[in-house]
Amino acid sequence: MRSKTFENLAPEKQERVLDTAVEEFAQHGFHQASVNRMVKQLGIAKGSLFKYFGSKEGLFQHVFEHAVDLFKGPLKAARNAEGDTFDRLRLSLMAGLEFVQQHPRLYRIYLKVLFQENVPFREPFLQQVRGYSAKFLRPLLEDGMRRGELRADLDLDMAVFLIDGLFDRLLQSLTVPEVHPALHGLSQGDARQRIDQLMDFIRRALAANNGEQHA
Amino acid sequence: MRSKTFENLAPEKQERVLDTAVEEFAQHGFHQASVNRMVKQLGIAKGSLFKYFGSKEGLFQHVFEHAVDLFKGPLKAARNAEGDTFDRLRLSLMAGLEFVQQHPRLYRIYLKVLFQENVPFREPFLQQVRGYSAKFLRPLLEDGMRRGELRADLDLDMAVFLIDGLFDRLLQSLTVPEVHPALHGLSQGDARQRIDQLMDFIRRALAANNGEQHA
DNA sequence: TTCTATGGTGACCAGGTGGTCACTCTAGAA
DNA sequence: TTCTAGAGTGACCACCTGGTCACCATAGAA
Repeated sequence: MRSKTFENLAPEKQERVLDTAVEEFAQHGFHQASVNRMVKQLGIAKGSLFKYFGSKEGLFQHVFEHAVDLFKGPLKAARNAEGDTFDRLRLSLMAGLEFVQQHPRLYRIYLKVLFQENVPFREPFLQQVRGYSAKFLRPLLEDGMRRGELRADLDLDMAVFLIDGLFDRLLQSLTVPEVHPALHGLSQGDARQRIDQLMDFIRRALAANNGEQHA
Repeated sequence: MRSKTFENLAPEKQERVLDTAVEEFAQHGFHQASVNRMVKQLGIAKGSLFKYFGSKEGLFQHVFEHAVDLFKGPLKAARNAEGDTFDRLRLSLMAGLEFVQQHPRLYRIYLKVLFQENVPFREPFLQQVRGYSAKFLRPLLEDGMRRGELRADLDLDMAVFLIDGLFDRLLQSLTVPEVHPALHGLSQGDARQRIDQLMDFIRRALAANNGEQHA
């Protein structure tokens, strides 16, 4: 529980606390993160942090709510975009790219939570983040089928799996060097080129007319 | 360092120790795994375990070497397979599926290591496992291009990324419920159907003739 | 019957953990 | 000039961690 005390703090102090917590959780995950280390880094007493958030879990929850808030923004912009299905898919991937580039630490926290059991708030946290494919990707693809831009025999579950998986994997590769070393640390321009190549794959796999309308 | 003492033990005891360690590391990852818990589960004294492996790291290394050994087997079988490029890709995915179904805990350890920094032996461990795409996938695709089964304008890096990513993601979905809930806990038959659908996607995206030779 | 080599033991250690709480300090109200 | 509300403090707590080591048990050699 975030107490009133924390909200009364000067905004810049709130930010400093949040920033330090994000850094610590991104580096070490929930269990290995150390409250002592954070407090030392911040130069405040341990008691203060516990007055603010009640517990380590409370602090983590605050970080998590902050992350979900930041994540909602780019998503809305992509949802209302114009263009055909593939243009809109591309835009949503670009939105993901931008989020990961601006908040790499939050994305790293997400990945750690995903593959680590016993993390508090894991289920609700993942459910909210994954609302992405449920509330956004799927309707977009359904719409694409209605418009005849996608193959009529497409299995929707698998199409969602394909796109969601490839998008996530691309962002992972850009964030975690070991996932796919060749794709790590690309420049802005190179990253865009990779996105174009990826969209070309997806078009060939899903489009109604073998994806050759762009020749 | 695994000491001579451990190798002198009765094989069934060695197996029991290994099995317990695999379970603990799969559930909790390296840092959260507890030597005390393992020792309690095994019903032996803590000192014994340290006589065998010297340290928690030593025990982890033993588990890791065991995992790499098991992983090498199915890979060799897939490498020498007959058929066209897509048949061989399919076989290698089937090999991966079989490995994950027989050793889900080892795959969970791999995923935890991949997304957790500060784990001992992380780099050499991942390097060995990822030799998969370097030494197997890439030559297979190069061969496919020489044979003219793949589009001539294909970017090899991206093709490797695509296949590696989709294969890994499918196995992840089958292992970790939260990755893609719709694909978790499938029966043997359903899993094969998903593999066929996935291969269809890949064929459409990569094949020289728009992947329609199977009509 | 000694001696020795080897597996097995668990109380003990230093150090880190999340969490507590009686206390101080200070700005502003009365 | 008092009084008070609330931010800030850090020594302290119980607990858990990986790791140690003096000691014990026993099988087989001498």
